[in-house]
Amino acid sequence: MTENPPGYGAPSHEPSRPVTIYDVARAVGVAPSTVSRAFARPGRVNAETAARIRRAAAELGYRANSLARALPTGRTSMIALAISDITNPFYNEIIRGAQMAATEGGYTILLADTQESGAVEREALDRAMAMVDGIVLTTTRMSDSAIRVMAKQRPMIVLNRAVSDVPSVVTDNPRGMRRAVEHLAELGHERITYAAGPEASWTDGVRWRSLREAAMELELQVRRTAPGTSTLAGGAKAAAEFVRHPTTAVIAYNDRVAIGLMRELIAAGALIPRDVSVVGFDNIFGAELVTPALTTVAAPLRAMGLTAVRNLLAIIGGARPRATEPMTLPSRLVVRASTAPPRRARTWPE
Amino acid sequence: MTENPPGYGAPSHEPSRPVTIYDVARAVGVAPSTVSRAFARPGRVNAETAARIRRAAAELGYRANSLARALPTGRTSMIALAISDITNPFYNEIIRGAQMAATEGGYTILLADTQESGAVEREALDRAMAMVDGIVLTTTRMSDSAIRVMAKQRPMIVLNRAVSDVPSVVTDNPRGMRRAVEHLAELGHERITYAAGPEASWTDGVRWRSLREAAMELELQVRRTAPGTSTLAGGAKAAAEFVRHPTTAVIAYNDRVAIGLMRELIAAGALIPRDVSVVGFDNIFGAELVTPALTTVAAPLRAMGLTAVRNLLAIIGGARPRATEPMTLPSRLVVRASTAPPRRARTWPE
DNA sequence: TTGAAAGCGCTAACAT
DNA sequence: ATGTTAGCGCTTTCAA
Repeated sequence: MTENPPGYGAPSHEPSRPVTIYDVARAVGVAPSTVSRAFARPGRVNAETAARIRRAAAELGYRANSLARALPTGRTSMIALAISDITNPFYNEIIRGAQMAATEGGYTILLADTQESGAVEREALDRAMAMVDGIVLTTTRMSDSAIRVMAKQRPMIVLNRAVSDVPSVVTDNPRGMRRAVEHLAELGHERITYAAGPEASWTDGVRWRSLREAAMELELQVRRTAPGTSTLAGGAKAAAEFVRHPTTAVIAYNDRVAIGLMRELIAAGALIPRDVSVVGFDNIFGAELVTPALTTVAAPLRAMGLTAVRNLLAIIGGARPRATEPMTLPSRLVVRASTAPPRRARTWPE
Repeated sequence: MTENPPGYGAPSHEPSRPVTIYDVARAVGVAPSTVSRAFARPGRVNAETAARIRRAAAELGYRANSLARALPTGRTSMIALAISDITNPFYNEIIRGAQMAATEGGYTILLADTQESGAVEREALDRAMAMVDGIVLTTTRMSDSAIRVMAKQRPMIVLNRAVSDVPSVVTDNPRGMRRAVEHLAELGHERITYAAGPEASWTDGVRWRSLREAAMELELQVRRTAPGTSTLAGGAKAAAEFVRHPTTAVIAYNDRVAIGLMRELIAAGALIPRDVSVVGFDNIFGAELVTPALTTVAAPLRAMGLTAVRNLLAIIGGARPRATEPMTLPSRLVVRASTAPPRRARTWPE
C-alpha cells in the first residue's frame, strides 16, 4: 500500500466503515434494537420514532447489511438458479424472468452453471446451496432421488421436469406435442420421426410419449431415433439416422436438435420443407433466424422463470407447496417455414 | 405446520441445526479457534492436529458457513456479474467463462441483470454490490463517471469497454475491424456502410473509428447509418436507411444488427451476398445458423469471461490493477457465406 | 413502546 | 502451537 503512487494511479477501494444501525441509533438517540425493529418490524415501533429513524438512516446513508442479518435469522435473501448449461440459449429468457421475480421479491440471484453436473460443478452448486433460502433447479442429468435429497435441505422448485414430492414448473408438453402432430396431420403427413433428446431426460420422455399417444389417436406412424445430445451435433447425428429411415416429417426433441438436423439434411442436398417438414420445441433465439424458419412449439420461457421464482419465494415465505402435480404453463405452436405438405417420395442418399 | 398431512404430503425443509466449528472442536478436543485456523490458515496449526480436525469435520459433515465468515473478515467469496441484457445471446459464453473462473477460485457468482440500468434494476445491482467482493460490469448505458464511482466502492473489472482508471477487458476491435475491412477490400468492395449500434456505446465508437481508419488506409469509402439499438430491430432499421444509400458491403455493429439487417434486406428482395456483403461482430450463437451464414469478427467470448473474473479475483487478492490500459483479447475473422465479391450495380427498391 | 443483553458462526488479536 | 477473548452487524428474547 505504501507504494501506491499519489495522484492518479490505480483506484483504491476505500474500506470506509459502512454505516451501521449503531450509527443510526446514536444519531437518533435510541437503542440499536429499536433501529433494527424500525426496519424489520415497523409495526412494533412508535410511528414517529420510526419516522425519525428512517430519516436519520437516509441522511447517514445507512444500508442494511444483509449478510449480518442472515446470521441470526438464517434468511439470506438469496436464491440459487442452478442451470445445467448456461451456454444453451434456452435459458436466456428464463433467467430474465427469474431475475424479474427475484428483484420484485427483494431477492438476489446466485447463479450456478452446473454444466450437466460434473464433479467440479457439483462443488459450485454445493457452495451456492449453503448460502441461499431456496433453489430453482434445471438439470437433465441428476437423478430424481438426488433431487429429492437436495429438496430436503432447502425449498426447491424444479423447472422443466416433474419429480414426485418436489414442486415443479413445466410446460404443457402433451398439448404442445398434440398441436404439432395435428399440424403435421393436417398438412397430410402420415409418418413422423421423432429426433430424440438425451437418454435420461424427463422432457424427452414426456415428449416422446405424448407424440406416440397423439399419433395413435390420429392414426399416424411414428419412429424414434436413438437418443442423443441436446445440441446441434445431436441433431446432425439424428439426421444421419433419419436418412436411413426417412419419413416426410420429423419432430425434434428441441430447437437445437431440430436446427442441427435441418442443417445436416440441407447439407446432404435436401430441401426443407419440400423433402421433409421439421418441427422443434421451445422457440429459442435462433429458431426464427434459421432458413427455413423453424416451426416450433414455443415455451413461455420468461413466464417459466417468473413462475418458478415466484412460487419458490412463496414457499420460502411459508406457503405449503402442492408438490403433488407440476404447475403447467401453456405452450403454443408457432408455424413458420419448415413445415409444408409432403410432396413426393424421395430417395435419401446414404 | 400442524396441518401438515402425515405420510407423503409436502416435503418439509428440516432446519436441522448445521454442524459448526464448535461441534468439531468438541469432537476433537481442541478450541474452536483451532478448528477455524485449521481451515483458514492450515500452516498455523500442527499438521497432525489439523488432520484430526479434518477427519472429524468430514465425519460430522461440517461445512463452513461462508456467510458467518464474511462478517468478521468482510470477504464474502461472492462476485457480481452485472449484465445489461441477459437476453442477449452474446453473454452466454461469457457467463460460462466467468463461472469457470469463479469456481476455480472458490467464488460464487451473483447475477444482476441490469436491463440497461433502469431504476428498479439499479436497485438490484445495489443489493448485489453490497454483498460481493468484486464486480464484473458489462453495460452500455452507464456513464463513465458513474462507473468510476462504483469502482471506488468495490474492486471492479469492466467488460467490453474502456473506462479510464478502471481495469477492463476488451477485444481487439481495431484489429478485428481491420481484418474485416481487408477481407472486404480483397473481395473488391470499395464502399462500405457501417450499420451503427447504440449512440452511447463505447464499443460502437471504437468500431466506427477503427473502420474509418482502416478504410482510409485502404482507400475505401465509408458511410455510417444513424445510431440504433443493438437488436434485430435495430438492424432492420439500419436496412431501411441502407436501401436509400446502398453500398456493396456493410459491416454491422454486431451480429444481432447484422442479422436483423440481412433479414430485412432479404425480405425486400435482395440476395446476400450477391447484392450486398454483410459482416457482423461477436460470433454469437445464431451467426452461423442464419442464411447465408454470417461472416463475422469472432470475439473470444468464453475467454473474456474467464479473463475478467481471473483478474478480478487477482485484484481482490491484493494485486494492484494496471488500470492504465485495457486487457485486450484477440479476435478473429470468421469468413462464412455472407460475403462475396461485389457483383453489379443494383437498384434498391424504396 | 423501548432498552438491555445474549448470541448467530466465525475470525483475529492477544495470551499462554 | 494452542487457548482465550472480543467482536463483525444484526435480531431477538426478556425486562422495564
